[in-house]
Parts: sequence; C-alpha cells; structure tokens
Amino acid sequence: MLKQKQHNLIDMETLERVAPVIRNMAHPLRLRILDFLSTSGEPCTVTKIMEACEAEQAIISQQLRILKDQRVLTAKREGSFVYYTIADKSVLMLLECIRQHHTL
Amino acid sequence: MLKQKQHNLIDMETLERVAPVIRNMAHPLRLRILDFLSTSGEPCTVTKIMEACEAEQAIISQQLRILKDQRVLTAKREGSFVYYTIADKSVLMLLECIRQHHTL
DNA sequence: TCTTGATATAGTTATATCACTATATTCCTA
DNA sequence: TAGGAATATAGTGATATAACTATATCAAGA
Repeated sequence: MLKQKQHNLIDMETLERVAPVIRNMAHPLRLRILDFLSTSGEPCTVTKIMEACEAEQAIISQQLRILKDQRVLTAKREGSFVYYTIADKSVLMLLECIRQHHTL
Repeated sequence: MLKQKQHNLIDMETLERVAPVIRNMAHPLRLRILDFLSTSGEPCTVTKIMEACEAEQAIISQQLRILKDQRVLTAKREGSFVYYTIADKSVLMLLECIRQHHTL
C-alpha cells in the first residue's frame, strides 16, 4: 500500500457550481440587499429594498434579477408589487461570516 | 417618536471592504487551493499545491498571488521553497458553508 | 559560475461585469 | 381605457477577470 494522505477535498464539480453563486453575492450592494432581507425577516417589495439600500430602482431591480437567477432569492408577485425573499439559507451563514469576521 | 424598524445592517464600508475578498475566493481553483490548505493543516509549497489541484505552475502561482494580495494567504520563503498558509480564518467558515450547503 | 529545480511575473486576447440612462412592461384605479 | 405607480429590461462604454504562453527571478549545489 502506498503512502497516501487522505484529503477528502470538496470536489471540483461542487466548487464550479458554488463559486459563481458566491461570487455573485460578493458585491456590496447585493450583500446589503441580502442583509436587509435577512434581518427584515419578511418578504419585501422592490421599493422597500430601494429605500433600505438607498439605490436607484433600475439598479436594485438588476441586482435582484442576478440574485434570483442564481436562486439565492425568490420573487412572488402580488398585484403590482413583487415580494422578494431569501431562498438559500447559506446566505445567512455567509452574512454571519461577515458579521463575525470584519477582518475578513 | 416615529415608528421605525431597527435594522442594524452591516455598514456599507464593511461590505465594500469584504466583498472583493470573498469575490476573489469565489473561484473554483482558488477555492480548491484554500480547501487543500485548510485540510492539509500545514504550510504547503507551490509544487504540493500544484499536485493537489492538478493545475499548471504559472496558474497556481497567479492564484496564490491573488489570495496573498488579499491577505487570505501568507507566504514564507525557505530556501528555494515557498510555504503558503491560510491567514484568514474566515476562509474556514466559508469552506464550511460550502461543505454543508452543496445546494448553495 | 553554470545548471537546474522552484517560483513569480509579463503579456495577450476573449469574455464578464459595472454603473448608468433610457425605455418597456405590468397592474391597479379612476 | 388612460394614467400612474411599481417593477423589469435593453443598450452602452469603461473596466476587470479569465485562461494561457512565454519568460524571468531566485536559490542551491556541482
């Protein structure tokens, strides 16, 4: 038997799938949106998110779309409003990382 | 007193500082490097990292530099070898996120 | 000092992302 | 059904990142 360290690395397939998702979250405004939604605890409209993030509507919508495309958020239309919610709980862990390790 | 929800959001300054660091980690090969270093538990040379990651030397060196620039890794030269170590423990949390939530 | 193994950097082209502006769509209500 | 509020998308130029190849630097030993 050859000497061989057992590494048990996360497989590349997973890394390749996960990396772009994290990458997309790792954007100041998108993090702010996610932070707002996570602390808010309830689905929020675009307008509410705009106010909390102090950014233009078009920009917010753009970012929401990116996050929705990555299945980080889900959207639900009710009348003329669209409510966004965090769909992926890993977001919470990532935010927790940031809160705890500002040194990051 | 006006009705006002206390949100306690992570401030933008922090988000702007942290986002690019996470962004840089969120790359398949760089995640693999970090995963390898974290499970290896000891400082590793470029060659060892190359082998573990099955990638060209120049590419690995490039990635190592990016991670070092962001202070995610530190490097220590010993003779003609350079040993890399994880400098930022938040990496471990991020990797943990990935391990637990492959659904991310 | 010449060579060789170990590591780092430069240069390049293709592609992705950013921020921003303008415009479109959707739905409600008068 | 026309207008307005809420939301989404298109288009654009500037900048950043990716992957890759070639080359440079550094240190040890013959």
